[in-house]
Amino acid sequence: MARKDKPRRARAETPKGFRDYFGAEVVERKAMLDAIAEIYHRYGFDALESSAVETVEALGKFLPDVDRPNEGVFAWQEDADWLALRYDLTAPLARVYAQHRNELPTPYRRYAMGPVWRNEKPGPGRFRQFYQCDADTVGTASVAADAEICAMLCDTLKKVGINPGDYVVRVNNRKVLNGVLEAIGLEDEAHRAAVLRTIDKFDKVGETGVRELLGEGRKDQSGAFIDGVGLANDQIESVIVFLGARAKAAARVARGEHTQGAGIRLEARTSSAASERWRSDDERFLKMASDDPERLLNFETLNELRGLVGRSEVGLQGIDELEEMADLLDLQGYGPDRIVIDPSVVRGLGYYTGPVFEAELTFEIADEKGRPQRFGSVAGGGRYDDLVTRFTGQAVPATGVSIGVDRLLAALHAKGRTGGAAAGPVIVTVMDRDRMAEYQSICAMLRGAGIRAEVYFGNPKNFGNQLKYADRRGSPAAIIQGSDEAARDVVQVKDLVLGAKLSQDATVEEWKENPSQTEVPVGDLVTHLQRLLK
RNA sequence: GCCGGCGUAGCUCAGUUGGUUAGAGCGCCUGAUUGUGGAUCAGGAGGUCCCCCGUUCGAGCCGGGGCGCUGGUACCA
Repeated sequence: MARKDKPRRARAETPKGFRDYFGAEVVERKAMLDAIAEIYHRYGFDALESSAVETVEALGKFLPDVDRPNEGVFAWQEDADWLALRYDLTAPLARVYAQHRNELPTPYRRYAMGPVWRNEKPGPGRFRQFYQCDADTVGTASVAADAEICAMLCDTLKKVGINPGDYVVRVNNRKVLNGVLEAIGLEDEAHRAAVLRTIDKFDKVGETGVRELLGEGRKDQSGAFIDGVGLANDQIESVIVFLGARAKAAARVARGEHTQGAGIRLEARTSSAASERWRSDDERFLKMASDDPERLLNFETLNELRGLVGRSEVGLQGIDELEEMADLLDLQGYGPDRIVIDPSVVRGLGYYTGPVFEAELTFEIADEKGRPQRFGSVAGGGRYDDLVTRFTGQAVPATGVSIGVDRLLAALHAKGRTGGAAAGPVIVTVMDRDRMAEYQSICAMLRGAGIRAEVYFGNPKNFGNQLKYADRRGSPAAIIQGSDEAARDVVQVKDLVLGAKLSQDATVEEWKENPSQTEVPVGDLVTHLQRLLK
């Protein structure tokens, strides 16, 4: 057969889950990374750039398995070691801190940005390589550090063009979740993990969905059956009530009710430090209740939750921590319009040990087909007190945040807040091939004046193609100099933006008369263009 | 992994009850136009109809298997 004679050509395509970034996209992302870094830096965090490759052992969890060494990560074997591309920036930080802890200050505050890689099935908006921008504080257990990270996240979102009202930072605490699991008497690790995963889906599947998933299971919209956790009915009800705590508090606040005096349940608290602070603040709360009851929402939610974790020591501790965070943030002006205590926040099953949070965009976003799109969280983080311990054997508390830069960019794009057509360079056209040096000189003159410019390097035979090229590049102007103009030491400056506008309602003949073209002495070219480019 | 949808030109797709040389639009190239972007006109390049097996005189179309893509879901440090 003939086809056998034809060698198979190489396929020009990016591997699944990867993508190429062109001109404006690269510039935009860099601008966003710079903006984020500026805020991180201003908050006192130091830059850190660690290697993209780590040993699998340092990344943790994924021990080389003969059968599936690549599960989740891009890994390969080098001599006795398994190496892998980093899958986030937190695990490398733990390694760096453990390795250099004698030279680093404590607490160590660092920010990092760069691509991370995950060897997973890609989906819409999910790639196998993407950018993260992290800030972490290592070496302090203070809840103030967690609160600061949340405040900084708010400031950062504002900096990149997302204002209060366009997002919420939903905050929870793993200790509270553990407290609830304890309260419903769930000991089995696998079951506990499954319940947490289900709680995490509350937003997506709603109350009935969670009920089904905690019980017998449910059919999703594609018809696939998802196994349930198999909890008893009273256990399920407890979880549902837990998840509904915020809504219940909100309803109460809306009715103008509130728990009389925030200190009313002080006796139930376990953390003496928190109790002290709160007792002295009682008056402030009573004032808040009369002035601006909405501000009580987070605290009312916590009061609801307090009853639900019951006798669980760890649960009460988590609520105290949340209350302290909410209070710190509220006092700094980060109120419940942005900071939302939400019991359904879980953040995966990984290394988090205390406060967890994620930033979610609240504005509507439509995809190319106009369907409303779920964007999920654009940033998240929390406290991970055990991550460094793997290396040092000593407890090193740490907390931090990670911003998903690509997702954030995509959201801003879909929202139309970024991604305008990028301006192209001024194109110096080639009329006479043997005067190339002069065209280059004109170009050099423009570049010297800070104007982005280039000489046309395509085939100059057809002059129309040169303008077509300039058009495609989005050039603001084309410079034309034939022998006529050269003899008189002038150039033609063609205003391509104006020309394009005129072409829309002019006839071909009118348009071709070139009202957008002006003759300029070579000596005045820079000034003329500078005025034109404004 | 599980459930569904879809695989025909670079892209978006059409393709009749199975019938000769597989089409359109867009894009690309050449020319009308050796000093001017759009539009128009003329011409051109570009195809293993995802792969294999089967049914048939004959398969892009029917049957079986495989692969790929895609949407949802599961997992996600």
